[in-house]
Amino acid sequence: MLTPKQYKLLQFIEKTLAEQKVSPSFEEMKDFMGLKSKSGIHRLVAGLEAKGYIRHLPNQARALEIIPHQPNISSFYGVSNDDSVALPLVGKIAAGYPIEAVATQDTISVPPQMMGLGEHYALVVEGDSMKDAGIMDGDTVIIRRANRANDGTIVVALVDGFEVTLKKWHMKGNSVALEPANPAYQTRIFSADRVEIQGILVGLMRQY
Amino acid sequence: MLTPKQYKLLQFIEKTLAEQKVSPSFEEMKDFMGLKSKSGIHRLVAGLEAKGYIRHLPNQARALEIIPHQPNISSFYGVSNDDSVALPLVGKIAAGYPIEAVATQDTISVPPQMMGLGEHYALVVEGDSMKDAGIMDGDTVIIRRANRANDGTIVVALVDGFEVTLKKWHMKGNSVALEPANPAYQTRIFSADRVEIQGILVGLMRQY
DNA sequence: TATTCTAGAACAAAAGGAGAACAAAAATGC
DNA sequence: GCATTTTTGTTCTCCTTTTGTTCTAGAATA
Repeated sequence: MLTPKQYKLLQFIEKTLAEQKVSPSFEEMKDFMGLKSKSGIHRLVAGLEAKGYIRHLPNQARALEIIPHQPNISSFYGVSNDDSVALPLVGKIAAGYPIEAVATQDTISVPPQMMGLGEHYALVVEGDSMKDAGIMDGDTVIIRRANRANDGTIVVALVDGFEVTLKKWHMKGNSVALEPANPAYQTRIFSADRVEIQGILVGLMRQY
Repeated sequence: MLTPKQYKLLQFIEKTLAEQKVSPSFEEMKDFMGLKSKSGIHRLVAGLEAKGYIRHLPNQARALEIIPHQPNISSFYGVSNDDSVALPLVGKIAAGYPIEAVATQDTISVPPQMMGLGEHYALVVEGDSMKDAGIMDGDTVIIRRANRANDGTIVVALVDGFEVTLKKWHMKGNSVALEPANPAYQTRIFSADRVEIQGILVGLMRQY
């Protein structure tokens, strides 16, 4: 899951935090990693945060925090630690904004078998455009962040940078088809550069 | 099941993962296996993945994960813990036997928000008779044990003491209608004494 | 305000992964 | 034994992700 660099940095942060009760500054991390610039650190920190290993307050100095890490799924051989995982609930899909733009602190607890490797998040479905695939208005879908998908899988797609939608993904040459699962809606076709995959559907939960 | 090469590589991956918490790169695996090219590794990894021993994220560095391998369902379904609840997975509905008769020790972990008060259990749905309600073949439904239901709710009903089915519940006078959510199936009507409610649908989970 | 940090774009380079094509070796079936 | 299929090894090419660097901006604070 972690790259060697991310792992090395994580260890340094943990160590510093344990010894000095203060997280290291970007400058200190830069020195430790042997870099000439802090940007690389910025990126590593973002990566660690995305993968759920640390948390940090934006624009605050030395405000890193280690998240006691529970791997997404029973990760190492033989050991199975199967606590359910709290995923960020990033909002409603079809709401018309990129997922990143939706600030939220809501989380939803999801059983571990629902997820595999990688970064996941949850969305509430709005609308019935995927009705025939058994995805109803109000359902919570579990998404694994990804930017590519196999043909025919259901993805969260970002169109023109602002419209988010859950549809079946088809890529034909340089054009992309977003296919609903409801005859009342039409398949929409875009040039490949207008559409970006934000994640792949991996699970669904519904409450009655 | 595994070829000698696959087995050797799997062991190496396990060992590396256990020792360094970071999976080996293709390059490292290539060296370990004494090959001159990463392609062979690529194929071995694909083989291991196809056989369900590992999982990996496409195009991501060092993103291998060992899947604890026992052909045992409960390993797939994870076990209990503090905040998510382990429900008994009592079998497939529409299997033709009363739920009580199905012996099982399988459990499935379910997030707490999915359940309210009372005794709950889980069932795997078989068939598409509730398709239009978004309940698809293979879905896991969460049921609260009950013996009465409001009109129009979806219930697990036991007909004539042996047939279990998931349908919409309607009670008119002394007769009961079990209504599917799929035009391909017919609503069936019984006298009230032939049908018994075994539980009410309260949640649904699906994995892709 | 000066200082110290974090944020993040942009570009280049390195590391890593995907996969086709072809050949040799090993296992399998008859 | 002989033909067939499966596995393995190698070479090559292409693409994506990750990392390093430089530069500029913005926020927090003494």
